[in-house]
Amino acid sequence: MGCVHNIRVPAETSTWSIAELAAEYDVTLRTIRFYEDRGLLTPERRGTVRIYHPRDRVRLALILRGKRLGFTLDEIATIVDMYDREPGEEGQLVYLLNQITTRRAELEQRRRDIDETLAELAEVEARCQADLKTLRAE
Amino acid sequence: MGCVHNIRVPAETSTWSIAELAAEYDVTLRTIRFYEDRGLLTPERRGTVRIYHPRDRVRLALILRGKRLGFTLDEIATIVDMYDREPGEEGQLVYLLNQITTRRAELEQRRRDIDETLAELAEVEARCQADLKTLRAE
DNA sequence: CTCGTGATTGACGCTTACGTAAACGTAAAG
DNA sequence: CTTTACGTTTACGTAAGCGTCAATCACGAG
Repeated sequence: MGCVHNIRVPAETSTWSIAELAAEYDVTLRTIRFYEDRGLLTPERRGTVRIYHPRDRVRLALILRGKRLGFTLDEIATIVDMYDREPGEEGQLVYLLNQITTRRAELEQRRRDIDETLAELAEVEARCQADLKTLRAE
Repeated sequence: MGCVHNIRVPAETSTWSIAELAAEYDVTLRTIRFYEDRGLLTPERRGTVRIYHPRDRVRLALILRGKRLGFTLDEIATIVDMYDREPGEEGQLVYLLNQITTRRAELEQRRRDIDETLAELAEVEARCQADLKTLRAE
């Protein structure tokens, strides 16, 4: 540090090291490598070192979102792979459309679950605040 | 079977056996017993046999909804226990209100995740159908 | 050369959420 | 009595999703 000239800028083609990606998305290196093991990420290798491109970054974001939604990594794999597919043949397209229908149904069920839960939490909260008021009035 | 009289109706006070509950919610007996182990269900015991009351039934439904939302059983426990609490003292009420705030934030994040995913699925679907049209036009 | 930093590949461990027998009890039906 | 259905506990097994070493390599700075 302190040596500003001769910094090795990675050709400005926006790539990341595994540590940079880990820091950005707040996951461990282990996690990122695990996702690679499971075929969810396929970073470039420069020698033995992993180089992550924008595509990998996007996929990592998608994976983490999928996790927040409670999907398993296997399910996430099928979802994420839908995003950057080749045009494909008819059978493949039909399969994809079916997958989409399935996933959409799941997600809509989850949204209903969320809305119900939020409504009930609001009720509980109201009761809590009413009880608090009563307590403090005594 | 075939013997219709002398059926032992359970006093009509609406209770269920473990098998009935399992069938209704499409889970295994093992699962229900596991939830009891984790303190999520506390059925009555008639001798050694478990008897489930409406309260248990409601809690099971809440547990399963929590699972669909991707919460762990520990998290589900704190959520479900919020529903049937006693009025409680002030500290308890404040704790509960904080829990509610936390859970609400999580749920709202998940809803955003869902909406984003649904939007992207719609895009993928549109591309798929466009590709299909092209294929079939050739 | 040596050190520090950051990377790599195993490989074993751990928690969660059950599955899956094994071995047994009980009570009604045939 | 025997079978059948339904229940019980105990306990080991398993898949997912990483955590946590350990051993090793590569490289730039001092």
